[in-house]
Amino acid sequence: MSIPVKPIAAPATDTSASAHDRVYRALRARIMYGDIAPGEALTLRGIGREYGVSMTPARESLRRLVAEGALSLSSSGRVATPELSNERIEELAALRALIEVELSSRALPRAHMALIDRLQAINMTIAEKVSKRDAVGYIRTNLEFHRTLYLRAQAPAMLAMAETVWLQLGPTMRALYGRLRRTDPPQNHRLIIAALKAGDEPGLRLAVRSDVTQGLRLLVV
Amino acid sequence: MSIPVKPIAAPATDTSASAHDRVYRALRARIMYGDIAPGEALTLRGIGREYGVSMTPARESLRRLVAEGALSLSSSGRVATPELSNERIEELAALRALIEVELSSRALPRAHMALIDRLQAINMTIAEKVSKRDAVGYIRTNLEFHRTLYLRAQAPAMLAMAETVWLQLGPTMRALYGRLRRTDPPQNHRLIIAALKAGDEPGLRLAVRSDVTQGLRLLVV
DNA sequence: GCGCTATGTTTGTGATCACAGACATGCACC
DNA sequence: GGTGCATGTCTGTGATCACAAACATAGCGC
Repeated sequence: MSIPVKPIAAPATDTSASAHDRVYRALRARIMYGDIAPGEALTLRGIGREYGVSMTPARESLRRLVAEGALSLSSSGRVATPELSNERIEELAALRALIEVELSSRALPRAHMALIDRLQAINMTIAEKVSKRDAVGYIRTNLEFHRTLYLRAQAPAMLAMAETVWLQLGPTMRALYGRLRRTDPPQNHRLIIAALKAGDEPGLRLAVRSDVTQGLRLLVV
Repeated sequence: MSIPVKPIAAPATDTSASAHDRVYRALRARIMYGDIAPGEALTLRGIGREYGVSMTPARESLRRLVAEGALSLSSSGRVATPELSNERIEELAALRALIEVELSSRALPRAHMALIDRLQAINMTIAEKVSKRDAVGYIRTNLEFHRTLYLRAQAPAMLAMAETVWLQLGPTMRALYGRLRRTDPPQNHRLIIAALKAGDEPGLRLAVRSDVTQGLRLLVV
């Protein structure tokens, strides 16, 4: 009998081969974590070349990202990561507040000590990324903090909605980081953890709302 | 052999030819307005044949709808309109409440008499659809009522989010209509209009929340 | 020098094809 | 008559090709 060998090792991010899915996930991560600047253009053949696939999977992944609002499709089909207007940013921040406050509220009754420990560990990683001036790492770890909390809410549709908003804000968040000069210890995160420990729902809602809203406020000129 | 090309659906809905966009819009409308039953399967070649295009645009439109949560992609790629669990329905109803209450609240200061007249006219159409037992027409007109109000909020990202939720609930809404036996005059819609007239924000928020939540409650067994 | 055009390149779009997996049907064999 | 295997069809996936529009550039004429 032959052992089923998976030959590809290096680029295999997942066992799920499905070329377009691989490309989609890679691009999605890059966009959400601010690895691509706002206004940057993407071409089908360029993506295909970069990930070693043909135009078909590249096109599907780009179109999927456009559908989720992560990329904006200019006239004549050119796709690029969007440059958000101030009104748009305000809207997206309001959506983050609405959805994430609800998610945190639903997570509160299920938040045990293990979760809080995990959140504190993530918080230390955030502080480390900040001190290293690692923008992409900071954004990714910050979102990981939120995702870890919201996963406890057992509300996949809401979490997906929140992640869609993150995705739309991704390229803009990087620009935010540029203005965020000072080493910003995650003060609101500490408030969130304290509220979780105390089982204080109004405090939790307020802390999450502040955390979500405050950062984006810097971006609106 | 010659394949008879039959122009089934609305010919030339828009000047934007773009085959995949035509297919996408047509399918999206059918799904959102409950024209497709939950669990119904769609095939690439079937869609292509139906709209007179090849597999490529059909695939792109299906994939876009999957990305928006309108269709669920089973293992091995088969796509079908999803059968929602009760938890999922509750989540989506909560999302509707969150987003649409905010949208109505933002629309309130901009709601002039012309808008209210328009909403009342739509309301009469709804009553007519109900009396005719026209499920698809009822759902479409009901959503038109909400969309007309929310357009005034000047918040395109939020409105898009709300429409995505509608899309996900589309196939299920039709099932809802089956259980909604009685001729249901849009009582909550009247409350919404009254609150708009009075400039009563708390009342408006409550009325919208009730309208959005109430219908879906019937669906959760 | 300046403006316009012609052309060559790059882009997205859509059709077609080859392929592999899933699924069902049916036939042969026990 | 029942079980198992084979086959044939139907499915999505991905690559390739032909085509048209958009864009940039170089060249020409004035």
